[in-house]
Amino acid sequence: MDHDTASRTTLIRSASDAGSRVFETILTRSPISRIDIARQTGLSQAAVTKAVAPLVAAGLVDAPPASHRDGTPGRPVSPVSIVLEAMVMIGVKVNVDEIIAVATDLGTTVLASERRALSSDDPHSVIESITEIVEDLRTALGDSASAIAGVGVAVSGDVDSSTGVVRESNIMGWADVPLGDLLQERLPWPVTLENDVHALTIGEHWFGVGLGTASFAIVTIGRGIGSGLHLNGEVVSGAFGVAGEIGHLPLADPTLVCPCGRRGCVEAAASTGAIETAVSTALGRTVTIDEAVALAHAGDPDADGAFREAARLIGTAIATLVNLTGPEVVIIGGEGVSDFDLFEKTLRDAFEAHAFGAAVRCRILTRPHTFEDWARGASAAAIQSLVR
Amino acid sequence: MDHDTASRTTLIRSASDAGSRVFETILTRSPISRIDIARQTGLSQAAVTKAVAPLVAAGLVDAPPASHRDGTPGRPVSPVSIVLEAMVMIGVKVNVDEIIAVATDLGTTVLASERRALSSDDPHSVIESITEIVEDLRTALGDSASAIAGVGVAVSGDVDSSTGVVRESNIMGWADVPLGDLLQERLPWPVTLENDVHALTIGEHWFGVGLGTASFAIVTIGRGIGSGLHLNGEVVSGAFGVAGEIGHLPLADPTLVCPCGRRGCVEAAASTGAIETAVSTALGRTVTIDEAVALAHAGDPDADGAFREAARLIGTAIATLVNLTGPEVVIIGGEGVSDFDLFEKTLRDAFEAHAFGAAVRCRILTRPHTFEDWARGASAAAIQSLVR
DNA sequence: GGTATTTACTTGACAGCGGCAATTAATGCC
DNA sequence: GGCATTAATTGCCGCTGTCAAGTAAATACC
Repeated sequence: MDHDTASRTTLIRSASDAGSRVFETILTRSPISRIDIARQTGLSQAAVTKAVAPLVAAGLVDAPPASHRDGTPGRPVSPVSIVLEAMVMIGVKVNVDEIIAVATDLGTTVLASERRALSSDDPHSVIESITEIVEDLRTALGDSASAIAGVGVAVSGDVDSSTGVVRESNIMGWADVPLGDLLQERLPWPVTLENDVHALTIGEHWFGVGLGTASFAIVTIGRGIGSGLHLNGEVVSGAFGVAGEIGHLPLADPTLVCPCGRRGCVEAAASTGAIETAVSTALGRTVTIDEAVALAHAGDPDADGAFREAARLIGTAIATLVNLTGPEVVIIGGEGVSDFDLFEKTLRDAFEAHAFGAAVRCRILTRPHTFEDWARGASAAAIQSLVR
Repeated sequence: MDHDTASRTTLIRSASDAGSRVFETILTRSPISRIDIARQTGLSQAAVTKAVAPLVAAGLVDAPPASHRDGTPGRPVSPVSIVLEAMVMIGVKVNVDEIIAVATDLGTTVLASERRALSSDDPHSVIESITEIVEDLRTALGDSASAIAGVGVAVSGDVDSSTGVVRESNIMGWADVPLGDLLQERLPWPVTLENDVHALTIGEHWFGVGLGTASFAIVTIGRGIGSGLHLNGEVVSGAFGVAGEIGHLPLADPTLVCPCGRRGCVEAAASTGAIETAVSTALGRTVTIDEAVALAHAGDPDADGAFREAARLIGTAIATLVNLTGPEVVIIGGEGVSDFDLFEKTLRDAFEAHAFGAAVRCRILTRPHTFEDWARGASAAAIQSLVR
């Protein structure tokens, strides 16, 4: 970090409660007038003016002279905006066999991106790879590398973001790995460790569809089926690190055994792997998910049936989630959503059949997520940990 | 309210953030030393001393001279306690055919209790009955009636506690009834309106088993099956007023039609009514729930099977709830729990079969609730609205 | 074209809150 | 009776955010 970036970081970190709320509002809502910030945060206009001043001085916020004249009487508003390029954040998504890393600005727009295969899932080897990929990004960024202000790392599993410990990750085969601390020793910027779905949730809450909602959920469909939950403005993490396990709700046929060992899990019938298996069994040959999609589009009854069943289960699972926690919006994301046309109708029907009362008013939106989007989520998590 | 009660109310209401947190801690944890209050709240000892002083002066808190000598060196702690009788709260639970009201102290210990049949579910008639039953309680209280500081009312359905409007209550047949305001016109004390399960949740959180937990759920079994959810220290209300509808999770046989019109709801197979129906059908005669309990205890296979199925469903539903939201504790309450021996084993087995990973560590406790306990919950809600 | 009106933002005085550090209080131990 | 130890209190002080008044920049009206 060069001098500017360091002083900006300390400014944000040492900000008062009101100060960080103001910064958060500008970050997620800019351009926004001071009076709107006051309304949003419940602070007085005076407090906003005072909180904005040091942010402008530090170059984090831009306060252009008023220009917008809309014919209404009164002094025109002069909205302030976040200076997107004031800081660069790095987001890293760790998969079993691959690492994806992005460098983003403060709006999580990707500035540079790198991928790197993982030869081993040993923590030290992963740390080595992360260090290297971050170095690659630094080179790719050139001059703006000096603006790097933090690194966010997203890992699937039970992650304690406050201590930076991966308590358990089945996919990686890890238990109680202090990944945050280990990485912090190797990197000169503050490291934030988060569960991958939580990170994606944070990203959507601050920079995506979830913006402005007090409560929303994000359901990811892919190799696994998971969900992240934001209620009352906070992430739900679960007392024992387990929450949002929508893929392991027992809604499917109880004779189906899930890879997790339990019976009747949604994931056992609706993950891409489960669809592959179902179609392969029906056709008597090995079918990949892409083939299954093609077959279903071509009208093959077995493939169509498998997708229908998956959609029905996911719709029912979402209804379950909504009946219990009542979010405003559910975002369906993840890699599996690219074939959402195969899902949509059945999914919505199943949801509506089981959503209770006013819960049907919950909006269900889709947003396909690439692996790069997961890394952007990690970057968003790093931004959030900087502000909070 | 006499002068003392009024001034105590204003003292609590006008307290600073730290002040009300200190009062809350004394209320729920007394007797407690000042130093422990500081640790609990994260405040400095000095701040605690300053916050406690006016509470003692107002007679809300008792600060007896230190007496406890335990052989350890150092000045002995002199714990402070809430003066339970400093205020009297009234809690009212509205059922379809009956109203139950209690007067409690600040620890929700019942001081007086009244019941009254409801002749009509018309809101005005209900308000009339509540006014009368409160008047009865006032008479029953005698001198301590002057300490009444608030009234809490618990109604089943979608209740907006911030505005005091019953947005929808199927059981009562109400929609958009401003019950809070209407009652406030008739009663000289602040009126708090809450959803009944939420009220019970608040009661357990402050004065019951949920004390000290950051997140917990309460599942009530009876005529209906519902649940209240506390996550990150706050009640989950649902964006559209729907949350905790565990009775309407689609986990049961899809051929079963629930009274709500949906298929496969837990409630359609596990509520007391559903058990009555199942046993009656199997035996070819009308059986009440009490008879069904007796039959099951006597070893009747049909009755036993009905309870087993109900227990299996409720256990699965709780696993669903826990997999999604990860509470520390689940309390099973409500009237139906008195026969919990018929449920327990099967319920726990079903829970453990479907709880994901560390979620099995979630404790499941039972607490039978009488109708009076629901009214106590309303009283707890009134206490909480006073403090917050 | 000036004056009034309207709305957005700024400034400075001020009060309250809560932390810090020193002080007082109450005990056990030698 | 000192000394160590822990609890509670007190005064000081800085920080925060509100209030109320003032300034800025536009339109509306005569």
